[in-house]
Amino acid sequence: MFEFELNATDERARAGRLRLPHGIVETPAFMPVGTLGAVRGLHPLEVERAGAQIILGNTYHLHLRPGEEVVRTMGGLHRFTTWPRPMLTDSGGFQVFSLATLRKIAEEGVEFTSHVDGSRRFLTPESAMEIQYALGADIAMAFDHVVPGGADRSLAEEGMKRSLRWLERCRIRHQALTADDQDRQTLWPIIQGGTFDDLRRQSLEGTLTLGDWTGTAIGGLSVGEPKPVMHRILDELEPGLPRDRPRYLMGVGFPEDLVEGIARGVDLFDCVAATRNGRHGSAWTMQGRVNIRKAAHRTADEPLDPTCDCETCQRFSRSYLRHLFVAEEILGLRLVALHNIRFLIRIGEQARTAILEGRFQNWRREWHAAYSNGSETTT
RNA sequence: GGUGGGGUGGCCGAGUGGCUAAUGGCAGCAGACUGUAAAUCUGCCGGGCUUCGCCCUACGUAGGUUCGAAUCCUACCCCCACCA
Repeated sequence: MFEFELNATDERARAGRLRLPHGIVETPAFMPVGTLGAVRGLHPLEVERAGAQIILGNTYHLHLRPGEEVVRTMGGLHRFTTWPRPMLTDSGGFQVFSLATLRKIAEEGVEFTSHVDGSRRFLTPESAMEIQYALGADIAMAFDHVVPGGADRSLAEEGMKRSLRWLERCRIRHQALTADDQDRQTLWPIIQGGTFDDLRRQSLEGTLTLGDWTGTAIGGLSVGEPKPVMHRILDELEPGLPRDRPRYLMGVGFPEDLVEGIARGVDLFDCVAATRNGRHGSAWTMQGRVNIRKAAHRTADEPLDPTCDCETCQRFSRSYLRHLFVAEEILGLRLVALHNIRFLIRIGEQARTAILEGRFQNWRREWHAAYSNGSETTT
């Protein structure tokens, strides 16, 4: 279980196959985010038909609602949500960053003020493992200390070192939890270190010293730092990352980020932008970002993206989608989110095919030439 | 014909002497969103310009009172309700 087979490489880009308790994940792959046990607004069947092989859930949020005991009682996240394929739960480490105004960090763990009811919640490396084990995803993530992209060296170092210390505690607790059934869930570490190359290297070395992980995650990127910095750090880390294990770039990203991440040896991605931007009416297309609420689409009969094979583009006109948004009909949000998810998943599929056929670099060039990452210019 | 109510920026709708180019909402325009406190948030939204400011034109029409009027007065036009 948890084996990763490297099928082909093209320079640093890789095509692989990851075996998990609930199925196989062919990489590179985008993983839609379903924080609360649902990819916002979408039916599991829609997510599956969009080509998703694995989705995320969130430890902190599911701990607050409905509580891991409910999920465990209902047979675990897979049975509870009816999502039959692999799942990964994030540890709550990102909430250390995103809920900055509601938390207090100490060496023992992090105290959160619940945004749901104001109650105090304490998350530690150990409890994060216990919760994730109860949730029952295929992959559990280490509880880490994420710092902002603009963090100075001392803060970045503090977060990185604490993440390493916490990783050791995560490993011990997770090992104990899975002692009886090692095929049930695996634990992945997260590299931190902010925007500092040497801290990143230190984090990687420290992480690899602590265990023989079945996968490695890179965290703390796309949190406010400039894009070239993210590329530089990926370039810096790639040679040191275990070649025969999947690499997961957490929280990334936008279409161009996937293409560039794949080119730098990343196998897995997740990001809320697809669903969030979709709900906000912003669609990625090869022609540029489309804001579907614009009056320009009032009677536009074409799909969001004529080159897209998603269920939204196969069936609905921009005119209808715009109408749904303006009329605040929920279907609109769902359809654009679905399109965006498919847009990212398709990048993974196309990159994989290109890598397997040894023409990834060409595909990458052509993709960039064809893709406009600004707003669509109305003709 | 009578009585009462009302005519405000693309639409709806506040405002009843100066703090009003005029609250709000909608529509419109522009932007943000990257391991989800987000079906959210931000800016613009009479016209023009040298746009952290200045100049025009504005609250049905015309006149009047006043230092000053969308706000008070007069006449007229139009809309709505009820009564003849």
